[in-house]
Order: sequence, then C-alpha cells, then structure tokens
Amino acid sequence: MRADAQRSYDRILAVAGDVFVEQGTNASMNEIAKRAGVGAGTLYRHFPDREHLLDVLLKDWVAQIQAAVDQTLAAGLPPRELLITWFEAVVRHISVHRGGAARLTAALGNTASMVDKWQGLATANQSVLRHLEARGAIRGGADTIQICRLVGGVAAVADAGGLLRDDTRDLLALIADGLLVAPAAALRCP
Amino acid sequence: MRADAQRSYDRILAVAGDVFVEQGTNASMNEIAKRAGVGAGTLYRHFPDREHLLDVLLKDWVAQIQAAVDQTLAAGLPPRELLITWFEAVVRHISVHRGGAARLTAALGNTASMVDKWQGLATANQSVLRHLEARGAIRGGADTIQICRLVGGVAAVADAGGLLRDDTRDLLALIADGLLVAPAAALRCP
DNA sequence: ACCTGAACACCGTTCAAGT
DNA sequence: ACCTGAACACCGTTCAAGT
Repeated sequence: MRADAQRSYDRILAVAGDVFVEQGTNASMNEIAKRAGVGAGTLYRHFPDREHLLDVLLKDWVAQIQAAVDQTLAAGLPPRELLITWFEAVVRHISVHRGGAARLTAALGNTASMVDKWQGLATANQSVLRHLEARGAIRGGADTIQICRLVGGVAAVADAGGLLRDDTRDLLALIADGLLVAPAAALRCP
Repeated sequence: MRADAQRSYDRILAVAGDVFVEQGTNASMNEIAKRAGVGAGTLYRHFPDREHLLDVLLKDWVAQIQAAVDQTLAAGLPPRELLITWFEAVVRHISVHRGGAARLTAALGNTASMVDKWQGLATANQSVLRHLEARGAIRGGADTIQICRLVGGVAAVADAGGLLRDDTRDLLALIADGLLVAPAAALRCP
C-alpha cells in the first residue's frame, strides 16, 4: 500500500469511528469522507460500502475482548460476580457504536460470512465458561454461541433503548442465574 | 374522517404492512404510496413520517397478544413448557416486520413515549407470571419489564440474525430456566 | 496507483395547484 | 377537506479527469 493510500485509509477509519459513535450507524458517508479530508471516491476505493467500514471497525473492538477476559479472570471473583462482570465487559465492548451490537449479534454463528469477527468473542466467552465449569459452578446444556446470543440480545436492547447501567446489569444477572448451579435467590430443595 | 380519506388511510396501512414484511423497516415510502395508489403527499398527510406508520402497525400486532396469552394459559401445560410456549408467542408477535422487535423493545419501559404500545405486552406477560407464581413455580427477583426486555432481545437477535425456530427456542429455554424454581437440568442440592 | 469532485439515480418530504 | 405529483434537498455510489 502506497504511503498516501495508507494515510487515507487510516484517516477514514479514525473519523468513521467518531462519526458512528456520534450519529449512529446510519451517518452520512459523504460527511465521513469530508471530515476525513478525502474525496468520496477515495472512501469507496478503500471500503466498497458501509458494511465493510463497520466490519473493520467492529473487528478492532472485538479484538480487545481477549484482553478483557484475562483481566476479568484474574480478579478472582466468586462465580456469579465473575459471570456478570464478564457479561458487562462484553456488552461494553460490542456497543461501541450505536447499532454495532445488533450487527455483531446478527452475524453470530453465521459461518458463511465474517467468521473471524465473532470468533474472538466466542472463544473469549468459552474460556470464562471453562473456568467456571472446572469449579462445578455451572449447569450443562448451554453452549457458547447461545450465551453470546443472549448477551448480545441484551446489548442490542440496552443500546437501542438507552438502558441505564443498572438496568442492563439486572438483565445480565438474570441470564447468569439461569446458567449457574447455585443462583443468588434461595432454592427450595426436596 | 371523510370517506375518501378513510379509504386512503386503510390502503396505506395495508400496503405498508406488506411492504415492511417483504423489504424490512427501511422500505421506500414512495413505493408504499405508489403501491397503495395514492400520491406521496397523501401518505404524509396521514402519517407524518415512517415512525408514525410503524407505530400504528406495531400497536395492531401487540393488541393480538392478549388473545395469545389466554390461549397459552388454557392449554394447561407444566410450568417450563408454559413459559417457553408463551415466550415463543411473544417473539412471533413482535417480529412481524423486520426491525419491529428491536423497535418495540427499545420503547419498553420508556414512559415518555408510546406508553400503550408496550403496555399490552407487559400486562399479558404479567398474567402469565402470576399464574406461575400462584403455583410456586417461579423464583422472585425478576419483574415483568425485565423479562420482556430479555425476550425482546431474543426476538431482535432472532429477527436480525435469521435464527431458526429451534435456535430461538433454545435461547428462550435458557431464560425460562433462569426464572423457574426447578429448571430442567438436574440441580445439586446439599 | 491513487485521488478528486462533479454527476447520476434514488429517496424522504413539501407544497402549489387541483377537485 | 382531501388528493396529486412535480420539485427540492440530500444521500450513496460511480467515474472521467487529473497527479
């Protein structure tokens, strides 16, 4: 890639990130080009359409998730808190620009397209699950993709509905309780 | 309302329902007007913008939920199956046009706007919960709105990601297990 | 090879002119 | 009172002309 091309590419990506956070996923492409100081044609030379632009941005964000999972595991929390904290990290990471959560969750498990985009999320989630399984803290029957879908659904709802942090946390806690052997609320055992 | 106005109104609503199901929530307004056999101005006279059109359509669909709840309760299913069947009915009802689930779920609990749109859904869900509570089948701690949000999140994901019926059911089962006193999978009791 | 920006097709929305 | 449809502003996308 020639130096000027690289420069255009980087500027477009940086500006697009800002604009999508500000105005949502439907922001004007022409404005992105203008703000990046490039012609409209340059934008389309590097990113054939809006989808490509969003995909590249989202891939960046999802890559950061692996760092988040290590950090979460190292905190040494009890199972329920660990799970909820991890879910919150996921929601935060995939909600970086409005509409992003819905987009990523829609691609989840879709082997045909953009495998690597959600693969990172799935493996990160997997390692949290394994950690909890090793401690016998989790019931069987739910696989990683399903859990990612549920959490992604919460992220999409929180994103679209402008949910408060506490409300989002409550939803994630409900999911966590469905997965754990010993949920917070008392169980009536025979 | 004059007779010709009523006629325009009805035709627009009917055609819009079809077009939104076919092409999703972003379908062209001009095409809706053309297919309905009215001028563009007539469409905007009755529905100031796309939101109004979608709101009226969604309200219609949500109204049908009350019928669904009565039918579900009358089936006499055991708690887990009842809950899952009900959740499936909700997903089916709020997913009538692409993007509809996300839209409704975003408005959920938002007292400022469109209260009556989701109110019907919330009260219907409430009556299912009460039915299960009376049988001691449900753990405390989750209120109606939260559950509607979770189910709405699943609906949005299923809608956007083109999930199969069985995959959707699995997600709803996970939510149900989080709510029930005695989930399907074996619990290890002390 | 890469960039520019005018140009094209299309879309949401408006409004003067009609009945 | 209601409807029509040309018109306007805007947007995604393309492409001939430049360096």
